[in-house]
Amino acid sequence: MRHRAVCGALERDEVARLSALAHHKLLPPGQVILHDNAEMHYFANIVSGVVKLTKTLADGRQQIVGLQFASDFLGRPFRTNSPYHAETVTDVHLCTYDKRQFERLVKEIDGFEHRLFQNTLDELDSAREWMLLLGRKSAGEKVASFLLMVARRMEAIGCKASDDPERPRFNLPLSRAEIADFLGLTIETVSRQISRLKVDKIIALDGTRTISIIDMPRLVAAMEEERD
Amino acid sequence: MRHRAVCGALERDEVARLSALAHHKLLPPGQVILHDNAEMHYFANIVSGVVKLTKTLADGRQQIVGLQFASDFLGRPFRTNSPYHAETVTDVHLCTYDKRQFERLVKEIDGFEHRLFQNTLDELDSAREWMLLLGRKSAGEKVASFLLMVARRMEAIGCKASDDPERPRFNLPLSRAEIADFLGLTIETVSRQISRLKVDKIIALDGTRTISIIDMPRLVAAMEEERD
DNA sequence: TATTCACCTTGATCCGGCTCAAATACCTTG
DNA sequence: CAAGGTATTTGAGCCGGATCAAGGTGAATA
Repeated sequence: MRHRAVCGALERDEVARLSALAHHKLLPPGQVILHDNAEMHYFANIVSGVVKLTKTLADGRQQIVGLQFASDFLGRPFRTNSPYHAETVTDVHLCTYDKRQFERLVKEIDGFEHRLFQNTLDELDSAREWMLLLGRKSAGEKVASFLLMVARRMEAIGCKASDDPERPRFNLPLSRAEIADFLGLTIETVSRQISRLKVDKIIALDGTRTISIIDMPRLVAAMEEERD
Repeated sequence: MRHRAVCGALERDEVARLSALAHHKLLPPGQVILHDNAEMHYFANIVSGVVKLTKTLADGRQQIVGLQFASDFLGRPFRTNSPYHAETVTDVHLCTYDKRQFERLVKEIDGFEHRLFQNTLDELDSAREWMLLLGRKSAGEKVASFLLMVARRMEAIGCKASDDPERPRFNLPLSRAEIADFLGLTIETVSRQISRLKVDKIIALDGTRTISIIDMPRLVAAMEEERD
């Protein structure tokens, strides 16, 4: 796990220095980690669970602008304020670091800032990938893309509930409302699209949150439907 | 100008070392700077002009995922491939640096990578701002937000065609088709929304590319219309 | 086991933005 | 200045996804 996290680039004794700063936090779902526009006081690594980053318009319309999974880094080095709201989606295990102490360490440990930088470039890439989805994909394509992204991330962190690589099975961490906020859709449209994938036998549902991908090739194709 | 660019954090002699690497390029509109997925061979600072970063689906649907203006930095340090397509929108004056030489300098000059990192955080912030727009704003709100963003950026780099701060006037660098690709709309919808702003006397057009903002408060309000 | 409440699904209808089509404005180039 | 091509505007009609309105489902509590 550590090799995926920001501390992956560190030497053994440097990891120890970082660990000395760490405080562990266990949070239930729906807990606010960072308020929009508020000052940040600590950084964190996600040890387990899912965190959503959201932005909201004055009239309440909301958009999820980032989803963070285990091993992801939370916080903006050398910035004081957060331009978004961060909130736990599931039970979350955080490993937090005092802002100042962490930033001092970043300056002292060679290559640490480099690692954080590369991490931010990855986030930028996925944000841009998501812009293409939000601006140009249909509801069906959005939902297919979302399911596949979650499947991949859950698999990457070893949360799959099945060992058959052909038939991935996992728990959706997000509610329908959260999926809608992520995809720029409404709850009803998300629900209808998921139902359609089920009727088409591309996925199967067990309850409302457990998803099995039955026909991976067709799900991949559904991410980008050719229109006549 | 330099204080806005990535070299803003450098000492005088360091700027000199950087300048020694620089090659200047003048490009006409519509010139490809980076191919999607292709290897990058140089970095660049935009001295003047506008560059668009785009992503395209297999069937041709396109989304602009970034707009870069004068003083912006182009390229992804320590990454070999570009996840997007970069193309000039206007005449562009670039100041380019060989990739390897530049990366060596980044390692040697203290604080240089830090500056690039902060720059990337800014890009990430605006990408997320744009996700909110793409996912949750109406066509009218999108166009108003776009005009205001361009007005601010053109003003920041001193390209305003008017000296009255109450009535900014500038040349739109993008065609209607490009605006549509940026906002996740069609050409026709963009045109209709601009016409509506004109009829409502919020903006005035001179020809098709020159825009005057007549009623700034109402334009700002139009970025986020309260719906009863 | 019954009750409740939050979440999800499904149906009917509506509307904003897309599509298709045509007219008009703008910019070249001769 | 005329001609032609490209970019933009405008109009008419349609459709995908939103909205409004019931139902259904399932986990927690009593």
